[in-house]
Amino acid sequence: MISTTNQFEQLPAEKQSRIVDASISEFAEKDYETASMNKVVNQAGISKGSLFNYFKTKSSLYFHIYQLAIGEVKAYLRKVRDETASLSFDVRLSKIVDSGVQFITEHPRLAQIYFRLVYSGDSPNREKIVNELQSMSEDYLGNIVQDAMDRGELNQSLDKGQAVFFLDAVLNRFLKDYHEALET
Amino acid sequence: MISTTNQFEQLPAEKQSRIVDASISEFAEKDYETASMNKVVNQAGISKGSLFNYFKTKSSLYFHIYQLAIGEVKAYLRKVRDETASLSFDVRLSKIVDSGVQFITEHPRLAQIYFRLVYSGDSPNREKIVNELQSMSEDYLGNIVQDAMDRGELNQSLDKGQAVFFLDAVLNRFLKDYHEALET
DNA sequence: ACTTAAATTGACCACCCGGTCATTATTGAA
DNA sequence: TTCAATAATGACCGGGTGGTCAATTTAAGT
Repeated sequence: MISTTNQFEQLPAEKQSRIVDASISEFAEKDYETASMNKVVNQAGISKGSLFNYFKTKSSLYFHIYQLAIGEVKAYLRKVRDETASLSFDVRLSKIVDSGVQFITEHPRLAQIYFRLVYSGDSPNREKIVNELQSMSEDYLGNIVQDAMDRGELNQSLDKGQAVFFLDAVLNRFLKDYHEALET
Repeated sequence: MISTTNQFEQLPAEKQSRIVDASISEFAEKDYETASMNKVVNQAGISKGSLFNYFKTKSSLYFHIYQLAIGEVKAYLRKVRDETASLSFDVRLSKIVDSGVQFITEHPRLAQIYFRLVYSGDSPNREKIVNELQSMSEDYLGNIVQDAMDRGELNQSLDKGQAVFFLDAVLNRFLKDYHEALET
């Protein structure tokens, strides 16, 4: 039996969270290429060798942090979708916006990493990740729109794809502007 | 009399354009921090010392290129605005989209620099530049919408600011998606 | 042809990067 | 207490960065 357990996950929780926190700060502040493993180890208070034992490469550390950020975003989205399932389309939309604002306010660094990934250029596997996020977002908004059409709140002849595109564009732009205003 | 003429602008046109071309390629391919002055000089076929004579710093070279890109974008926008001044709101909008598509197709590297600047993080003076671009865009779309309201094509009670925000969000998203699809 | 001024060059600087690995410190079992 | 296994360390590596400047090439004036 070969144990696939990650060295990093065996670490005391406090040490883990110091490393995660330092990594989040660094990847939020600089984009992937510019982010520095040296700064991460200094801020986390561990040695460089240790960090490279826990994560073989910079990109694998980034992957870990990215998964964490996306997981958190997904949790917020799932929550608001389920909690508003019985409400009207308009109210659902506004609750989704509220939830986005709340996420950005509570996790500005994760939001930064998310926006950097989506809108900027150089993270590893960016294309794959962005496609995944895009189809996730289309699914999500598509379901909300479909629900409203099924309930007769939206015209049956509505072009769903187009509606989702518009919603997605406006929503993302609004949240991005909000996030940028926060950082100033 | 002190001459304020730039050394760079005194250069033979062919040499200038080699440098500009190499710089555009580099700043399109990598973001500001990651772009390399060494690569620029190699691709342009000049020495490092020369480039730093023409532009004292990396950021001043970037500023020159950025101005060039923005100038080109503005020219396209002005042209389509003036040429469609007498047409209906719908047609104007679609011509603006066409013009955007055309610009991206004809100048993909400049478009890349533009999107990188607007959506990504680390160019010098980014905040100032982005604010400037934003208010320029608001002005531009604001005028188009106002024209349509004056002519009675759009409801007088329309919230102009909101309309412009929506238009801007959808337009930019569409063009960004188009540009990204082109690069693949 | 000679001299002087201006333009061009590339070796060099200090600094930073991601990643490695021999050495040291820590742990736990006997 | 001893010893083996494991974890942590940081000096070190090759390579890249923006920027500088003494030395050289080129151009111009007489």
